[in-house]
Amino acid sequence: MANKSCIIRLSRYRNALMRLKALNFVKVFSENLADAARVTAAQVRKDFSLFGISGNRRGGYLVEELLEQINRVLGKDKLQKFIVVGVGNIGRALLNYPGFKKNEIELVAGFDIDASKHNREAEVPIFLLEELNDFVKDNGIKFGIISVPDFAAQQILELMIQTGIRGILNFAPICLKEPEDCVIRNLNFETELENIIYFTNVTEKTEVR
Amino acid sequence: MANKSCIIRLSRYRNALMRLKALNFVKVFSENLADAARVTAAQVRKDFSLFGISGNRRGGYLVEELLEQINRVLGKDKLQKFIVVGVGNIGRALLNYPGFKKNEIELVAGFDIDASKHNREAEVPIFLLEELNDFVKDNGIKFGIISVPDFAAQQILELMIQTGIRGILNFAPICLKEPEDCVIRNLNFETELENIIYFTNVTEKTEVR
DNA sequence: TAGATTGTTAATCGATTAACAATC
DNA sequence: TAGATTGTTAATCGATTAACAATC
Repeated sequence: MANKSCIIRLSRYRNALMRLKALNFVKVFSENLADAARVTAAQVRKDFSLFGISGNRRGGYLVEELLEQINRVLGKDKLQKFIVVGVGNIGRALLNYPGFKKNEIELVAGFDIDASKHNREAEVPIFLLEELNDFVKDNGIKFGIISVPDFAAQQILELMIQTGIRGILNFAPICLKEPEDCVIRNLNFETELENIIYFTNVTEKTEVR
Repeated sequence: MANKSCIIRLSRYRNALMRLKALNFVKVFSENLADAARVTAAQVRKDFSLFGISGNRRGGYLVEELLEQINRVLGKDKLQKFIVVGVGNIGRALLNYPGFKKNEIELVAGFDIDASKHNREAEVPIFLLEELNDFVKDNGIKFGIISVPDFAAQQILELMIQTGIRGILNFAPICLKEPEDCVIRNLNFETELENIIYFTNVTEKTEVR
């Protein structure tokens, strides 16, 4: 079945397709999408077949149709609302990030224990942590982002789960345990940079040969 | 050989080890690290053997020794300097992110085309884009972060490569092509959230059965 | 020594790629 | 029709896991 990489690629095809659409492209071939997403054409077709997405044997895919089908898979058919717990550096950057709105993703509120960050009037309001439970339940929020320091992360996770949140992106540098019927993705900037450092150094060394 | 996931796990083991060290732990078993990084014990040992990292057949691993060996693999034996191009939301958050310093990673400067962001006196100075080339060459920088809008990303990439940068983390929602002997990692917030949305929805559905 | 844990090999599992028949 | 591209099957490749001999 669909794995994580498969969905990442679908997102990438989608990004490329939106750019093509803006250029008034009508058709696209698996080969083109492969180039855009840095994969093979066979993989593009394989990915599509996994989701029952089909094109024309001869004419490739219609940009508009393909976008619609991918959107359906990725849940773009309706607005997906997230809340953010921890309005520090990263939390604030995410709340101000303009890329989400175009993609049917909305960060609807921030939460922080620090009362000085509290701001009910902001475009995206910042509430006190105590208000999380009511807000999530009242608004039927399913998704959250954790951007608190590592020592607080586990506690915030449990709180989020209790309120009914089911999908979480965690920026704290600690691997949170995925509770039953929940989805957690751990993302950490240090780890990303360490990856780059390692592979850059390896590339340099192998080159010397 | 070592793949991307393998290095991500190494970073995670390291995070856990640093926490154990702070708690004055002396020894650790593959089983413990497996729990911390959410993998199997067999995988921990396999990962270590790949890098020639060894413990004691009976007594597990010495925290201090293990940390040193992982640090060597990840390039933690010296400070790794990055520059950031694009001082918007994300760029600024990264420049202020406190997690890097503890990990032998330093963001030494930011660059932006917008002169109003220019600030030579800041703790981490922000320069004009024109100054990138000289700065990178003068300081022997090897690593960079791209946090500019998508339409500018490819151009910035080429500029970075010209200056001698060899490892890049790209936040723009476009898959940049990895030039010969360079390492590029594409990281995109929308894509991360789309992943969570998809798998959360799938989890919910399968549960209903 | 007896017991426990490592390090490594072999088995399994899953994802990617190649190839080609179907077909527009 | 002839040519080109899809959709899918089979082959390959690589990563994870299981198992167990080595050994502290």
